[in-house]
Amino acid sequence: MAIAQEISYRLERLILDGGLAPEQKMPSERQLATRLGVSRAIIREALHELQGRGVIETRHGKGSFVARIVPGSEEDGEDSPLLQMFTGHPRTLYDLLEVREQLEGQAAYLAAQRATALDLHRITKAYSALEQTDPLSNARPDHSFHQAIVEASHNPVLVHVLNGLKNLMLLTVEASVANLNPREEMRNKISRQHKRIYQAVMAGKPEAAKRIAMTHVRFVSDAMRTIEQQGTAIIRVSLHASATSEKPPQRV
Amino acid sequence: MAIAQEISYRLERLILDGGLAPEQKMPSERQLATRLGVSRAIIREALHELQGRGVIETRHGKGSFVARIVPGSEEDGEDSPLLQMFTGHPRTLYDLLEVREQLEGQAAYLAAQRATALDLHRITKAYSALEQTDPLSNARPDHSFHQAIVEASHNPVLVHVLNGLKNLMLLTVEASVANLNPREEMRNKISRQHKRIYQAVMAGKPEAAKRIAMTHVRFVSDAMRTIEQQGTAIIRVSLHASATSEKPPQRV
DNA sequence: ATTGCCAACTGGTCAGACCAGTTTTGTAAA
DNA sequence: TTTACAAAACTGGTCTGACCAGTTGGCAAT
Repeated sequence: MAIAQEISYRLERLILDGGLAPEQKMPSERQLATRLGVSRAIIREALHELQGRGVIETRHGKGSFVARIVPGSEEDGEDSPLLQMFTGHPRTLYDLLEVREQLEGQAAYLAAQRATALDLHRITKAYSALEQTDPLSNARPDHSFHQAIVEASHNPVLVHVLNGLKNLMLLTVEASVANLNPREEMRNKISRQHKRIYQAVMAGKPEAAKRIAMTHVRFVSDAMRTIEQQGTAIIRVSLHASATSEKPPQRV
Repeated sequence: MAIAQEISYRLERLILDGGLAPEQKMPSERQLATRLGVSRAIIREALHELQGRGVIETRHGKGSFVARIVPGSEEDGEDSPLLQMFTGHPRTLYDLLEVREQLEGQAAYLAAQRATALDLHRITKAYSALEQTDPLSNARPDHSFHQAIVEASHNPVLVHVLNGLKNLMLLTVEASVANLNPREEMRNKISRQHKRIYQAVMAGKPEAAKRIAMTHVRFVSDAMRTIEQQGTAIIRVSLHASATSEKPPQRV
């Protein structure tokens, strides 16, 4: 195979496998040329190939950067039907949590197994940010923490899927934060779960990480359900008041 | 804009506007450089960009040619970056299977729990269609069967997510069917797994359905891996021959 | 007419130079 | 000491001309 293709392939693989994360700056062309033992022209041809595929973006005088995956998906554009469904049918919240339970469990498992030093650093950063934020308005940090773990899974499909659900997830996180965190017992429990997830991932314990992450999501889901049934929901961030959310068909 | 981008843009427009037809040979790099008044290096960078986008193909000693599959068709749209990644990096296959294992497990669980009479009827129909189809070309029925179960989960988020991965899934199913089904033991095992999933869902046994579904996907994944390592893959439906697919970062 | 080789294409790679933005930094001025 | 600004030291962008490596076609020797 042509060297240029070989290089572009290797670089892409490097990105996929997590050597380089989205938004991250790539080595300069001259560095790459030296390190990979080829001419700069080749490096440039390889980079243009990746550019054509939307894998990287290049800025004159600054460098090349890994593009955030799934560039086209443009915000709410994609899941807007789901978003609508969500605001119309509170049940969608639990539907999402059902899915999240699986995916986040898997993400935590893989992260504990595959996280690089850089990943661990990012996760740590996200975690401490989460801890230091006002518990009543830390939806964003909360989401960032989970996202950092997902990215550390080094599974592009997983990243893609959860990214597609991002807006929806943010809504549910907001809902749970707004409703759960004001209650001290809830807040403490959730905080402890975050801590244990963090520790398991850092310690490289896949099974534990998965179990705890799933328990966490399940706990949030159950807690929300309980609150809703009690009619004591505090804030409904797009979570309709409609007390009795419909249930899916249930056969006995 | 950079000249290279400019050139690649102009060339692509030329192709799209019909100046160059599919299969047609493009002018040589040296000709383009002269005619467009830029250096050959620039031409090469522009061509690599088009190559990355799949607009042209280049053959050493022969020239560059307009790719057949090009324009307008807009095709499957959403997951095409992932699709590209998949065709280029076999590892993505396993990434997808990792995700599928979780999602299909959950789908089977919910289906067993929530399926209505109509759902059961649909699943039964899909299942018998799968059984009666030639095992060597039943990728479509196979996928339909799984999809019927997903829809019976009555979880719109789950349906949405798996629908977004539809094209990718079809590819993996094709790959597994093509590679696994010709082997009798494999074929029988898979067939038995399908049967047990079917029975568990019909019998309304969520835990069993989930367990079997997950086992099923895991089995396919492991079998594919084995075959790949043995280098005995038969058909590679976009599955690169490259024997040893790279592994994600692994710590320990 | 057939064979075989060479010349003239094609793309692939390299080296080194210089231009053009961006960031860092060190020094001179306040 | 602090601030301002210009030079240096990055970064990517372009050019040149050379040489290597497949492909093809024609011409010469058989």
